[in-house]
Amino acid sequence: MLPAGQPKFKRRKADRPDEIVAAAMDVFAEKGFAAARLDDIAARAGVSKGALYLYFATKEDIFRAVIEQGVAPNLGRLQTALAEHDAAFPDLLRAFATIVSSIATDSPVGGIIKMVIGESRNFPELARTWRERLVEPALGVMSGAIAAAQARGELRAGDPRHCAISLVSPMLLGVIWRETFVPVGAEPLDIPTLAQQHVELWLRGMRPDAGAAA
Amino acid sequence: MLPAGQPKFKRRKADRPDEIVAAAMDVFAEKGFAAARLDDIAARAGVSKGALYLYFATKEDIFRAVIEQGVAPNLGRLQTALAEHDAAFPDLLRAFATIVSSIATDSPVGGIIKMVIGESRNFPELARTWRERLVEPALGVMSGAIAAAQARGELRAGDPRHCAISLVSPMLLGVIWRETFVPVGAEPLDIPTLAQQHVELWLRGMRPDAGAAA
Amino acid sequence: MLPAGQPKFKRRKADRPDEIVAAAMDVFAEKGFAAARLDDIAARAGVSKGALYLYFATKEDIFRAVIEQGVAPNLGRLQTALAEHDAAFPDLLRAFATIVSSIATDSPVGGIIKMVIGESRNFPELARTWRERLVEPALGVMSGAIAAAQARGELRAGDPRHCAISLVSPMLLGVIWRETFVPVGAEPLDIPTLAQQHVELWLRGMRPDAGAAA
Amino acid sequence: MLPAGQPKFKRRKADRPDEIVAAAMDVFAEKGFAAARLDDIAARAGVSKGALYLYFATKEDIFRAVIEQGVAPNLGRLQTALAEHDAAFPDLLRAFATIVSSIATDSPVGGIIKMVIGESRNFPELARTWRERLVEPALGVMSGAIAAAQARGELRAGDPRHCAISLVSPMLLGVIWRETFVPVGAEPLDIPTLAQQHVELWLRGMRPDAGAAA
DNA sequence: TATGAATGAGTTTTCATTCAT
DNA sequence: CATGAATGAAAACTCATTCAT
Repeated sequence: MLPAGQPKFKRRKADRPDEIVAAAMDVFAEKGFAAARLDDIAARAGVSKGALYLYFATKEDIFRAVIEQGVAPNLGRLQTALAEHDAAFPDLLRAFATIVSSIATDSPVGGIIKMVIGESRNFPELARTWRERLVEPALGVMSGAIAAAQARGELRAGDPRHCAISLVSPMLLGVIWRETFVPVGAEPLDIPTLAQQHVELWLRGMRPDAGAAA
Repeated sequence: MLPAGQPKFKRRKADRPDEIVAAAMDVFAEKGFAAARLDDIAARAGVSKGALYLYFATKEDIFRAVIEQGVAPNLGRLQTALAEHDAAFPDLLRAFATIVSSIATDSPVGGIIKMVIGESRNFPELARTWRERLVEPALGVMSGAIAAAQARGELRAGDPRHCAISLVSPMLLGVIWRETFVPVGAEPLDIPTLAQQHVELWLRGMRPDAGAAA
Repeated sequence: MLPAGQPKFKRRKADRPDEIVAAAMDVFAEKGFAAARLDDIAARAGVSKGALYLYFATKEDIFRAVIEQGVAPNLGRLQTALAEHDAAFPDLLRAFATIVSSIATDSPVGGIIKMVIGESRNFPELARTWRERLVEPALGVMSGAIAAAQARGELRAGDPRHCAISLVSPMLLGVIWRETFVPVGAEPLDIPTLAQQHVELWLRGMRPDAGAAA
Repeated sequence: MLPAGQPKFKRRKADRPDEIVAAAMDVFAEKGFAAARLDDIAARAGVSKGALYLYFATKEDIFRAVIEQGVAPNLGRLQTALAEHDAAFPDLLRAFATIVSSIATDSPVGGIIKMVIGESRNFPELARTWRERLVEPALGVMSGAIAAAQARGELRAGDPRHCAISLVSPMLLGVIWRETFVPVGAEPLDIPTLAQQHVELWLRGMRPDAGAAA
C-alpha cells in the first residue's frame, strides 16, 4: 500500500508531536537543555528544523512537553504499584520493588530525572510540577502506608517520610548511576537485585522488637 | 578621598583563580554548564570577563577546575571519616553518618553532584575522574569494611557493594533534594536526622539472625 | 444535515483572484509588504495557503496585483472627474473636490498610497507605474486646466504644477492621516469639509488682482 | 596621533549608538522595518552584527531609537520657527516657510515620515508618540496663531485646524514626493519655491474681504 | 483544483573569545 | 595585569514556497 519511492514529505500530523518529543527526550537527556541543538532533535525525529515549529512554539516548549510526558505514564504505573493496599505489607513492598525495578530498567525515567535535577533552577515550574504531581504523591502514599503499618504494629516507629526515603533511595540512585557513570565506562548496577536486597534489609530494619511484641 | 574602608593592599593575584572557581561553582550549579554565562561568572567573581582568560584558557577549563576542586577536599574528608577501621562497626558508621551529614549540609557538594550528573555525557572525562577518584574509592572502602564485618560475623550476608549503596543513598538523595526541590519551594529534608535514622535502620537490617548467631 | 444557509453553488473559481487581492490589500496595507504573511492573507481570503499559488506565482506577484488594482479604478474615476473641461473653472473644481473626497473616504486608496510610499524603494517599478499611470496624468490634467484658466485670465500667474500640488495636497494628507494616526487614536479629519474649505481658499488665493483685471 | 595601521577593534563606546542609529536610519528609510536586515545596518555602521546588541536589545529597539531621534531635533527646530509670535502674521509665515523648506531639504525627516506612515500599525506607540510630541504641538501652535490672527481680523474665518493643514500640506507632500518618486526617476519638486508660492496663495486666500473691512 | 504539512534558506539573537587600550 | 568593546561563528526562529494527497 505504501508507495515504493520515498516521498519527500510525509504527512503524519497525528504522530509527529510524539515522535518529536521522543527524539527530544533522547537529545535533552544526553546534552541537557541548553546544549541540545534543535538540529539534532529534528534530525533524530527525521524532520526538518522548521517542522518542529509546526508543533511547538519554542525550544522550551519542546522541553516542557518532554518533562510533562515523563510525569503521566509514571504516575499511572506508580498508582498501580501501590493500589493494592490490602496485601500484607511485606508482600506489597516486594511487589513494589519489582515494579519500580522494571520502570527503572526499561523506561526513560532516568533521563527525565536527570533533566529535572539539572534544570530545576532554569525551569522552576517544571521542577514544581514534577514534585507536586509525582514525587509528593508517591512519597505521600508510601509514608501513609508506612504510618498505617506502624500503627498496626507491623513496623517500628520512625518518621514515615524519612522511612520512605530510606526505602526508595537506592533505586533512584541506581537510575542516576546508570545515567551518569555507565555511559562513562562504569559497571551497571543490577537494579532488580539491589532493590530486592534493599527491601529485605529495610523490612528487617523496620521490624518491631521481638520484646516489644511480647 | 579614598574611603577609609578601602583595603590597603589589593587582593593578591594568587587568590584570583580560587575566587573565580568559587564564583563559577555557584553559577554552574545554578544554570548548568551550557546555560552559564561567563559574564555572570565574571560579575560574581568581581572581575572583568577578560580577566577570566588570564587564569583559564576556556570556559571548559573553568568548569573542569570547579569539578576538580569538588573532588579533592571531599576525598580528604572521606578518608578521614573511614580511616579508623578499628572502631566497632556500628560506632564507625555512626561517626561516618555524622561526617557525611555535615559535608552534605555545609559544603557545595550538592551543586557539584548535580553538575556531574547533568554533564556526564558532555564531559565524560570529568565523570570518569569523579568516579575513579571519589565514588569508587568511597564505595571500595565502604564495601571493604562491610565485607570485613560480614566475615567477622558482625553483619549478615549480602553483596557488600549493594549494601554500601543501601547505606549511603538516602544521604545522597537528601543532597539532590536540596538542590532540586528546595529552591522550588519544597521543605528541606533534615539530613542529619535522616542519616541517623537510616544508619540505625541499616544496622538493624544487617544484624545477623539471632538464631544464626547462637 | 447541511445548514440551510449553505450556498447552493460554491464560490466560482473566477472570483478567487479578486478575493485574494482584496484580502491581500488589507493585510499589506496594515503590515507593509515584508511584514505581511501569506498565512494571514490566505486566512483572510478564506483559502488555503497553497491556493494562493494557483493564482499567483509569488508573494511579490500578489503585491503587484494589489497595487495595480489600485491604479485602474482610480484612474477611471479621475478621468471622469476632470472630463468636463467646459464647466466654469470654479465649478469644475468644486465638483472635483467632491469626487476626490468621496474617493478618499470610501475607497482603499489610503492603504494603497501608504504602500506605494513605503515600498517605493523595494519595488521601484511599482512606484514608477503608479506615477506614470496615475500621478502624472492627474497632475498633468490639473496643471493643464490651471494653465488654461490662467491663460484665460481666470487664475493669477504661478507655476501650474505647483498650483496643482497646492490644490490637492490637503486631501492626500487627509488620507494619509486616516491611515497613520486614526488607528492610533487620533480624531479623523473631516475630509469633505477640509476639501471644500481648501478649494475655496485656493480659488480666492488664485483669483487675479481686481486692479490687474481693470 | 592615530595609529598607522587600521586596528581591528575601535573603541568608541560613546559614539557608537549614534553611528548605529544613523546607519539604521538610512537602511530603515530605504527598506522599511521588516525588510531591513541587521547585516546591512551593521555593515553601514561599520561594526559587526554582534556589536549592535551591545547598544540595543532588539531590532525593534533600534527602530524605536531611530524614530525617537527623529522627534527631538525637529521639535526644537519647530519651536524656534514658531517662537516669534509678535512678528506680523504674513512675515511670520514667510519665515516659517523658509525654515520648513530647509528642514525638508537637508534633514532626514523625509525618511522618518515615511517610516512613521508605513509602520504606524506595526508600532502604534511610535505613531502615537510622533503625533503627541510633534504633529499635534505643531498643529496646535499653528492653528492657535491662525485663530488669533482671525480674531484680530487679519485672516478670514474658517476652521483653524483645517486652515493649518491647508497651509503645511504641500511641504509635507513635497517631502513624501522626494522619498517616493524621486528615487524612481521623478523630477524633484522645488520645495522652497513651492513653499513660498503656496504661502502667498494661502495668505491671499485667507485675506479678509475688502468689503468686510470697510 | 485545493489543501496544509513539510521544507530550507535566510534572519535575528547569543555569547565565548580576542585584543586595543 | 586588567578591562570591556568588539567580533564572528553558531544557534533559535520565521516564513515563502513546494508537493503528496
